[in-house]
Amino acid sequence: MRDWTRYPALELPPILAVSLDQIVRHGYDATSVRKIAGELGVTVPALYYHFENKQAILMALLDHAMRIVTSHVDAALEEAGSDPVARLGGAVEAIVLYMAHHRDLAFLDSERRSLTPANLARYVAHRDRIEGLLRDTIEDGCRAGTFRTSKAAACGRAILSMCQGVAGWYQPSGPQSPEETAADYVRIALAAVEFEQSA
Amino acid sequence: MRDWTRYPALELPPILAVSLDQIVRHGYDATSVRKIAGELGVTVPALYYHFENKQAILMALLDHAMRIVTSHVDAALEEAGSDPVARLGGAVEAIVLYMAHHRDLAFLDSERRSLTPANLARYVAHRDRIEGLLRDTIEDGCRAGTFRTSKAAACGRAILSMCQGVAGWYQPSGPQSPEETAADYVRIALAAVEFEQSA
DNA sequence: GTCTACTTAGCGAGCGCTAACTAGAATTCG
DNA sequence: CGAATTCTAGTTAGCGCTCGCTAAGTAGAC
Repeated sequence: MRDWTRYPALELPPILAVSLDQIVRHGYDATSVRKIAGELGVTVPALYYHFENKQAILMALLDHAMRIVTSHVDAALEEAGSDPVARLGGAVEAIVLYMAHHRDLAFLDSERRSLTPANLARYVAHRDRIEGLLRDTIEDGCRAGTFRTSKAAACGRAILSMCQGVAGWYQPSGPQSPEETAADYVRIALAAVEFEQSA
Repeated sequence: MRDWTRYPALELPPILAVSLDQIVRHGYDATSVRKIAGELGVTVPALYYHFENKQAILMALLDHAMRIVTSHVDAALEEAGSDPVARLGGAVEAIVLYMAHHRDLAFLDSERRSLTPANLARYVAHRDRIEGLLRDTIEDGCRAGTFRTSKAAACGRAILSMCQGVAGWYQPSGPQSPEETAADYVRIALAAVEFEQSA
């Protein structure tokens, strides 16, 4: 139960671990294959044995990121059943915990404009799916009379933006735990869709 | 009155207008000085007559962006006086209208990691000031008994993230006007700080 | 005759990527 | 079982290109 609240440390192959670190620190364009190879203590062509090109490394990292976040959100929604509050709350909790635990992976989202059109389409499809899950959950809640917003889509986007922001400022050394932060955001999300809170 | 809701079209010198367009389309690192010069129909050294180097162009654009948004937020707060609801609502309205009207400038925020430490510090100071204004407004509202959140800082950051997200998805050709979007976000922001709405 | 706003020409460095080769491990086969 | 072969995971060397930037010169305005 609630396995989807757990985000164990990443276990990435060395090339991806080093690439992620460098890309987060300097950006994708400013990260050269020579630098990645150097940090690994190998030569450049060694990278090309494992990945077709530089972009394939970024794409592998983005795939990994999307697999993690979608699997957790899906699990949260499944466990929530049909209760709109549990569904929206679970989804937001899963997303915020992801942003707080995997800030580096979440940061990669801002590198999507470096993707070729084909790769970008594949990545955006994943992102759109999460946005759609939020919107559907809100719309269902409105039909059930639990929520009252008249702008489910706009609300969903606002909530998702807010959650993504966590990756930008969250500090593990700061005063708030990921769980505390997630609880705050669940409350705000429910307020955004005009759920009448009892707390 | 309410001049701060108006965001007239940008009037940038040609070099900055072209640079902004290119940076938004391809990213700062992927935008070469040759490309900028080519789009302008001049040669590369012409750019260096007007700007010390490539980063000075980015910095001029970021300065312009921060001047616009801070001046509007300041004006909104001044006009709101001391009423916490009017203050938070005005600030959020000014920010969302900025994001919707100047998506390109707002997008530049994601290029701040290309700045040298000195330039980054100057830019972040501006951003922190806006975050501080939001936080102070929320804290004042709590002391006055108008708002009830116990996490003013976290709330302020969540609201700011949400507003910044607008620049990422807003489409002028879409179904929502900037004013309608701003009104939605004001409502969500007030709900986030647990203001009891009468609507 | 000085200042503004450029031009031509080009330097040095770093970029993504590849052809060709190799040490050692794993596998196949007479 | 041992030799021959194939596969894995690299290596050395370098190609062609683009990058940010600059020294030196110049046409036209003030």
